[in-house]
Amino acid sequence: MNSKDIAKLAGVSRSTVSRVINNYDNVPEETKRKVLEIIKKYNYVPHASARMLAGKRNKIIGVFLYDAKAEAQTEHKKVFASAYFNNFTSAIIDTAKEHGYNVLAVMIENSKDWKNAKEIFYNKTIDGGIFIGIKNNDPNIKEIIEAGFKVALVDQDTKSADEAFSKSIIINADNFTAAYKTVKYLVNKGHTKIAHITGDMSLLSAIERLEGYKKALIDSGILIKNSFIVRGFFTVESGYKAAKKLLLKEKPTAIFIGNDSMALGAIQAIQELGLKIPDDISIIGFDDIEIAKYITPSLTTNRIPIYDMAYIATTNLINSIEENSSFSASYLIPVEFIERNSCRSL
Amino acid sequence: MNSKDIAKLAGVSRSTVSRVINNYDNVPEETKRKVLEIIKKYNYVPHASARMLAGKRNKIIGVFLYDAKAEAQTEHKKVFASAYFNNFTSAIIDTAKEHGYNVLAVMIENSKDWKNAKEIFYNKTIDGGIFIGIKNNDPNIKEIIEAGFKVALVDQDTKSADEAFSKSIIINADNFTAAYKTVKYLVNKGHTKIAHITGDMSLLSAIERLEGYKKALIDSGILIKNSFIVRGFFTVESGYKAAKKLLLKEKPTAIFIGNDSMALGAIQAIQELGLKIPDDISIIGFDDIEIAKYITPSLTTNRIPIYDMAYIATTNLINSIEENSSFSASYLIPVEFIERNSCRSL
DNA sequence: CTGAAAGCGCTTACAG
DNA sequence: CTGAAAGCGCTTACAG
Repeated sequence: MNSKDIAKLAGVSRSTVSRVINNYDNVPEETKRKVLEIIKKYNYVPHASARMLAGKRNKIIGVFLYDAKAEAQTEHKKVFASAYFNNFTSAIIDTAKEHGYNVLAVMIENSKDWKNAKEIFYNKTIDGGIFIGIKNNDPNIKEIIEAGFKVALVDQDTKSADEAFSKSIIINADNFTAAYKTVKYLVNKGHTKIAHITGDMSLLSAIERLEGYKKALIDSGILIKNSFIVRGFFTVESGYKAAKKLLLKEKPTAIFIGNDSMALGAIQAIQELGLKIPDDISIIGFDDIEIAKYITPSLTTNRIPIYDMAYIATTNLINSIEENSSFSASYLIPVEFIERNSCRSL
Repeated sequence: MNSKDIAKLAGVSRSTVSRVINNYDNVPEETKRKVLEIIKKYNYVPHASARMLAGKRNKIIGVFLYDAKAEAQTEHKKVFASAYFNNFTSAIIDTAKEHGYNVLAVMIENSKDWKNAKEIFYNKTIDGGIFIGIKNNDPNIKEIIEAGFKVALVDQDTKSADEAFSKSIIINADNFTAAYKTVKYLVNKGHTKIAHITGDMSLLSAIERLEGYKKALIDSGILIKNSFIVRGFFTVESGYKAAKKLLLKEKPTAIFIGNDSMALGAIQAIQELGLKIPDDISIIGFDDIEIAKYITPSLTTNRIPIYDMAYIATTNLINSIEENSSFSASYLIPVEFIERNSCRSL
C-alpha cells in the first residue's frame, strides 16, 4: 500500500494525496475527507525514507552520551553506570516527543562509536544531536559542528578558543558557583581542612567544580593544599579510592566530593576506616541522585536541574532545525544546594 | 557529494561505487581501492534514506518503554522514574551497537504515543522493536505483531490465549520461582504473618510475583489473608501508601514487596510508624536496584539479570531481522536471591 | 484546486 | 568485471 494505491482508491492523484498528508491548505474539505478516509481504512502510513528523500525531515534527533566510566568497567556492566545520563536521556525523549520528534540514543565509548555518531549525521538519519558528558572541546564535536550539522552541547566551555564551539547551543550548570557556595558553607560551619575529590578532569563540570573550590578557599583565606585535592573520575569506585588515598595522610574534616556517585564510594571508604559521618568527617556531593536522600546520613549535595537543562537543549535544537537557523545560544543554569545531614559544625 | 560525484571522481559508474560501498566481491582490488580513496577523501557517506528506499535496512531498532509511573507523576518528573528501565535501555543500546544497529528510544505513556510507536514501524523507520514493561497482552502490541513486524517482548505471557503473542520472541524473568523462594525464605526464618505489596497488576511480573507468594504460603500451610495483600504500582509513592495501609491493621512480621522502589517507600512508612527494620518487621524487595545495597539496613532482594535479558532480546530480534525469519522463542531467566540485612529470624 | 512529471540518492537485476 | 536503466515511494515546482 503506497500513495499511488491510495490515490487510485480515492480517485485523485498522488499529488493530492501528498497534499492531504502534509496538510496543505489548498485542498477542499470534501477531497481531504475522502482521502483521509481511505488512508485510515487501509492503515496507510507514508514511507519515512521516501519522504525524507523527497525533502522532508526525519524528525529524529540523536542524543550522544559519552560515559567515561564505560572504559574502566568490566564487560557486562559498562552501560549501567550513570543515573545522571539516564535522566538526561529521559527528559530529552520527553521533550522531543512534544515536538513530534523521536530520539536515537547513542553511547560513545571509543573511536568506532565516534565514527558511527558522525555517520548518522552525514547519512541524514538524524536532523540534529545533543551531546552530553563529552570531553571539553572534543575535536569530534568540532568536526560535526563545522560540517554544518545542528548540535546542542551540555557541559562544554562557551569561552572556547575554538570558534566552532561557540557557534552552537550550549547549556551548562553553574558548577563554579555551586562549588564555591558549597565550600563557603563548610567554611561557615567552621571547617578549614576541606578536601576535594575531583570528577573526570577532561569534563568541564569537573574543571569548574575544582575552580569553585579553590576560589572559595582563597576568598576565605585558607591555603590550598595539593594533598587535599585528589583526582576521581565520577565513578563510585574512583570515589572509594580517592577517599582512601585522602584519609591516609593528614585528615580533612570535610570533603567536597565531585559527584554523588563518588560520594557513595567515599562513604564506604570512610566507614571502612572506622570514621563516622558527619561526626568525624563532613561530606557534600553533587548531582542529587535519587540515592542521596535515602542513605544514612542523608547526603547534603547540589541538585542539577536535569530536566530543565534537557528541556532547553531539546527545544533550542529543534527550533534551530525547524527554522534552519544556525543560531548560537548559551545558558548557565543555577544549581540548588540541598542541605541534608552529612555535615556538622565544628 | 553523492554517489554520482564519487563515481565521476573515481572514473567508474554509480553501480560500481555502490558495489564497493556494499562490499560486494565482484570488484577488483584496484578498483575498490581507488573508489574507497575518493570516498574517504571527500568524507562521503551514502544517504541512509536513499539506501533504505532502494532496499537496504535502516539498522535501527526501537525500544519501547511503558512506564506506568508516568501517568501518576507530576509534569516535570514523569520520565525520571525507573532505574530498571534505564538499565534495560542501556544494555540494549550496548548490544545493538555490537551488531551495527542504533536504537530509537521511545517512552509510551498514552494512546498518542502508541500511535507514534506504530507509525515508526509502518513508516519503516525501524527494522524491529523491543517492548518492555508493557501491559500483559496489550492489544497495541498484538496489532504490531500481526502486521508482520519483528518484535521482542520482555515481561509478556507466553501462554497467552492470543496466538499473536506466542509467535514472538519473549523474555521473562522467573518471577514466580523467585517470589516463591522469597516467601519460603521468610517462612524458614519463622515468619507466618507475611504480607505482600503487589506491583502494577496489569504487568505479568506483578501477577507472577503474587502467584509465587500465594503458592509458597499454601505449600507452607499458611492461610492466605486478603488483608495481607495490598496493591501497589511499582512506584516509591505506592509502596509508601501500601505499607501505611498494611500496618494500620494486624501487623505482619514480614513484607515481601513487589519491587525495590516500593520498598523505599515502605521503609519510609515503617520508620514514620516508629518501627525498626528488621527488628520489628522484615522486608524483601525485587530488582536489586543500585540503592538497595546502600540503604541501612541493606535490602535483601531479588536480582533480575537485566543485562542478560536485554542481550537475549536484542540478539534474537536482530537475528530475526537479518534472517528475515519470523521465528518465535521464549526464555525464562533465573532470578538471583540477594541476602542482605533487612530480615531477621523470629 | 489539481495532475503529470521530474527529482531526491541510492541498489540491483540485466545485458554485455 | 562493469555500466545504463529501472525502480524504491515520496514531494514539489510547474502548468493549467
